[in-house]
Amino acid sequence: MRKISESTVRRLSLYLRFLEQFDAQGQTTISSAELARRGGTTSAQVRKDLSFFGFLGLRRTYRVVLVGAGRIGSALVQYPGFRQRGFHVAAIYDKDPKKIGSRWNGLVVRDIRHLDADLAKEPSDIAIVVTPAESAQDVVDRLVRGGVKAILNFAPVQLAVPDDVAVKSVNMALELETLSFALANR
Amino acid sequence: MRKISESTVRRLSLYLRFLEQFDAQGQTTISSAELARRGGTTSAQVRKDLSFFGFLGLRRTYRVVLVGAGRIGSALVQYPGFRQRGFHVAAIYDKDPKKIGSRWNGLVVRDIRHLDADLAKEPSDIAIVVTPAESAQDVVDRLVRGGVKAILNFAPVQLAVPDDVAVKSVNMALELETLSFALANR
DNA sequence: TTCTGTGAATAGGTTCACAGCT
DNA sequence: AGCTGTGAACCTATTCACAGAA
Repeated sequence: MRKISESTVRRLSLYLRFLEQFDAQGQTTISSAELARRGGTTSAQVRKDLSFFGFLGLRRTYRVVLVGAGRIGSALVQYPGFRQRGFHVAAIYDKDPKKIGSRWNGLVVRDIRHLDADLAKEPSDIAIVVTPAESAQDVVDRLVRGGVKAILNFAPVQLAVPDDVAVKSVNMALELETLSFALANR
Repeated sequence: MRKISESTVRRLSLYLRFLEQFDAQGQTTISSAELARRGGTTSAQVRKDLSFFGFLGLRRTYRVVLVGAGRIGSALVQYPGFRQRGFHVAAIYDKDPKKIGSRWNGLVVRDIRHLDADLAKEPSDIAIVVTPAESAQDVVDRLVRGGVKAILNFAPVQLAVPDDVAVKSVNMALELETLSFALANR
């Protein structure tokens, strides 16, 4: 299949959201120029992006497991955007005995020791890793062995995974640093 | 000055962190190949990146104001990475009377109504916006009027700002969607 | 006429490859 | 020898511009 760049996929996701909004308002057509305005890009870009559009693989629901019941994890679980976009947090794991067994948004936090067995029983496509840096690689190794194919990583480390596993790292401090660079050089 | 791409800035920030780690271990030299290994890139890329290096404008501290005392905001304030990298959260604002006055990591949540006056008294370079989508643009307009030059935005909207203000939007659902695309197309 | 789809041109980022330094 | 710095080549993404459709 035709290769689509990540930036294109991002924008397509955005367009899709806008289309849903317009649709909800009963609007049945929309110009590339209007989509461009909403998405902060150009109409040529929108048309080009759309020309790549084969299948986005969106519109299904994904089981997501969350490892690390800390603050960021908490924010993520409660974030309504996930649900709306078809991401269903199916389980939460932690290794802290104080957290294990507590209830989070209807889910009971499970002992990380059960991770491998749980994945064997109920596979997940996607995992979100919100552990401290030290434990992230170990957790990721286990997730990969358990069949997880896509990982959203919040731990500030470079993760090693096989080629057929997709990893996306989010690092708040890095985001701020690129911003502060913009600040210093204007 | 020479233009540096955002991806280069990101990587430079990463290298800097690695250098600090090596330095802390008493190591005084490091090869581009080793930096590349740690950063998940190539030695040629490292050397090229470093060749752009004039001044990153890092190594100073920035005052950061946070608007929106919700879950993500909470996670961010507590995140030690910020402090370590020189980002000092100086004030938190919210408009919910239930949150105003509560103490967060040593800071009292202030009424958003004070934002303009506070910025006039104590300017900030950077703001983090963690409000609901509806109020984000309004908040951003006020921040811009107050002199903020860089905004890290977590609200899922496209923000309009003048050219001399840098905005970086982080959208968790979008991250997951790009991941799920990788999942669907392999 | 306005809007779309798309090849061609341009700009930008990454990799190569090699001369020079330690 | 091994490592660095950098121009040149390459590859990818964005923008242009225009023919054709609505």
